[in-house]
Amino acid sequence: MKQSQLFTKTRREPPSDEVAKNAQLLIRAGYIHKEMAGVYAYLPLGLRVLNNVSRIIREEMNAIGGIEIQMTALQDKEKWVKSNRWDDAVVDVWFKTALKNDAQLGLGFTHDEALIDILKNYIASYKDLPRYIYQIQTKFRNELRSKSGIMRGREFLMKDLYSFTRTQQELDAFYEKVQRAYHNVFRRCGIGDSTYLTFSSGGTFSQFSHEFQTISDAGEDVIYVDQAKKIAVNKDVLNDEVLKGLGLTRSNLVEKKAIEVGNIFRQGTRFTDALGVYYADEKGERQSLYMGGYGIGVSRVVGTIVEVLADDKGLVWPKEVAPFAVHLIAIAGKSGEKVSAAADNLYADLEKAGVEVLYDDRDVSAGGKLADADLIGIPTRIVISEKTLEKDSVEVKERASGETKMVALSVAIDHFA
RNA sequence: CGGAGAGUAGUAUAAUGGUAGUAUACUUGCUUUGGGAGCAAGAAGUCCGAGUUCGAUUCUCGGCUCUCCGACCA
Repeated sequence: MKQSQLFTKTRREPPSDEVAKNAQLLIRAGYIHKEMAGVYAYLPLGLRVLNNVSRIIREEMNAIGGIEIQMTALQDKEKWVKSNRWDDAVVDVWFKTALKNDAQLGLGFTHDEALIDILKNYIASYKDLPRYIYQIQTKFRNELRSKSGIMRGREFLMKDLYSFTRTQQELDAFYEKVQRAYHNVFRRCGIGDSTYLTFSSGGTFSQFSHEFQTISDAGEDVIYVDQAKKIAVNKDVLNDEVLKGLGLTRSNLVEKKAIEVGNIFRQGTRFTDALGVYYADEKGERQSLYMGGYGIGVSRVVGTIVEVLADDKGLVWPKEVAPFAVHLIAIAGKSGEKVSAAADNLYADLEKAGVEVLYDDRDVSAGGKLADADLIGIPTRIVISEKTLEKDSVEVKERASGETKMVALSVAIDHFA
């Protein structure tokens, strides 16, 4: 894509109404637009990143047997009354609205009840189990105070997976599988090294649930990390009994601030029983259905990647989530036409070879282009200029490491394709 | 929800009870091209409502919005 056709622009100054590093950089680099507090639009570059994170999640969910659907944002009050989650005193993050006939509706903050209601029609027998169903969808939460840029929004993209199994044992086995899949997701998103499986409160469902917490000062949670064992305990549940149960000792734990990028928990039969969904076993007897819920905040992952990897020059994207693989920059100089002709050719060849390339074809000074490239954070930068053409080469620089090398024009395509 | 602060061109800021300034971005022209280039010209602004006043962007009140601290985060 030609950069002159991106309608967004970079900015030199961070906006005055953002403090969070993720929002400041994403706005300065033209990835997102703040619509209102906690509500952000994704512009061309931002959408490509968001879609890449979604794609990684899809691949990992499909690999463990997940089946994708898409539910609705509008939610029928009745189902939530049945599970006792309609009342504002119970769930205070609802956005509520109504039909013209005054029937009450909510905007989904999660979709457990909605999915169970769908499944009433499709799960009747042990032959219909197990089922692992997920979606990637916008969630709405009426936070009293949204903060931290795109990391705690009122409208945000989330992947929610739900498992339905016959027994607690089957639930436990799938729960383990999801843990491994989640580790894959975060590794591929470039935050694997700083993301820890974290023991957390199970609420009303079970003794523990697990969170995936990424170490960052931008985080709102406090966790205690055992770095050797690669696990952590949320401050909320830290006590001697818990530590003993997990085989951890206090002296090995380090206190860290962290961002909750995912969580997994076993709901058991609470919601399925409440909404009256059962299955018939081999003897035809009615049995309770075991449920698990597994979330990843997709947009929050994007924010977390920024918080963890960005440097003082701007964004730094790992290869799998970057909006483009290559940023091609032409620096015109005195022999401007010759340089831009060579750059045009290289751009066309890269596109033909299937390389995702952003071509800075703008009439902007060299310094401006280079600074913008750093800010936008595409993993590999190719500069083509009078200087490089003298050697029939291009300069290739890795954004993350700063490593630079010259690559001959004649082999440049093979190098990147 | 409790507390605190702030709303001025697209963005970031200054000033003012009486013609609102600067930078940047934008438009045009010329020059320039390896780390946010230069000159010239141009276009562009006081959140909304009420009150006080001859006159309000400025003062007062209300609203809306934004930010921060706390609480909240099923």
